[in-house]
Amino acid sequence: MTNFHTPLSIDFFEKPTLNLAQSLLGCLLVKETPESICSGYIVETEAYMGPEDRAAHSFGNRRTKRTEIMFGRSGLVYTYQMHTHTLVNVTSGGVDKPEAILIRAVEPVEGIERMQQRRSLQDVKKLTNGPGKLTKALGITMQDYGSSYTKPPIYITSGIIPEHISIGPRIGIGNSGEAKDYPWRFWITGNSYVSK
DNA sequence: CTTATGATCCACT
DNA sequence: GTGGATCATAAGT
Repeated sequence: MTNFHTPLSIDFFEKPTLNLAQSLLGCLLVKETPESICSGYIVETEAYMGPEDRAAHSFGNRRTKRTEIMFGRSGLVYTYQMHTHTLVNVTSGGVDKPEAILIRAVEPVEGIERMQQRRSLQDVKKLTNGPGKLTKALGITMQDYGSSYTKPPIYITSGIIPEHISIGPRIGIGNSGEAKDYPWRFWITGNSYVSK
């Protein structure tokens, strides 16, 4: 809790999306608010590969006010409202490709009591094991849309080195044709905070 | 203005 | 594993 976190520099995010998705595993996602600081290790991610990915918001280069941020540089915060939940992504692919990485789960590290308050739930194992849950626990909102992960109040720092990484098909995109079987989901093998 | 559609969660079987 | 709640976003009338 007394650690001073140094955000990763922008060049960390300037690598191929599928590569970055794996590099993010084990990194510490930090969210600062006026009254507290909450953080967690990223344990599960999913890649959304832009124009060629039917499951992505940017499929077919569909560019709207909402997806606009994906057409910008890498390493930005793309928050999205879904079924009363906020989901958080890291933009990737640079200015040429509208790609993004969804953070699906984190392992609570700092501010756990604050997270329990926000979620009205004691069970730490279930606090952040889903994309909609971790945003509520950490206090990430649409206010963070367009911010950069290289500076407060929301940023990413180096964390732990995963022992082993698993790869598999993504979740919750059943009506996306062929794209639903692509192995673009990554998680830390055996970690109990990964969503089911 | 109206309608369709989810990158989800939770309760229940 | 299945289904309903519930609402912001986008496209159609």
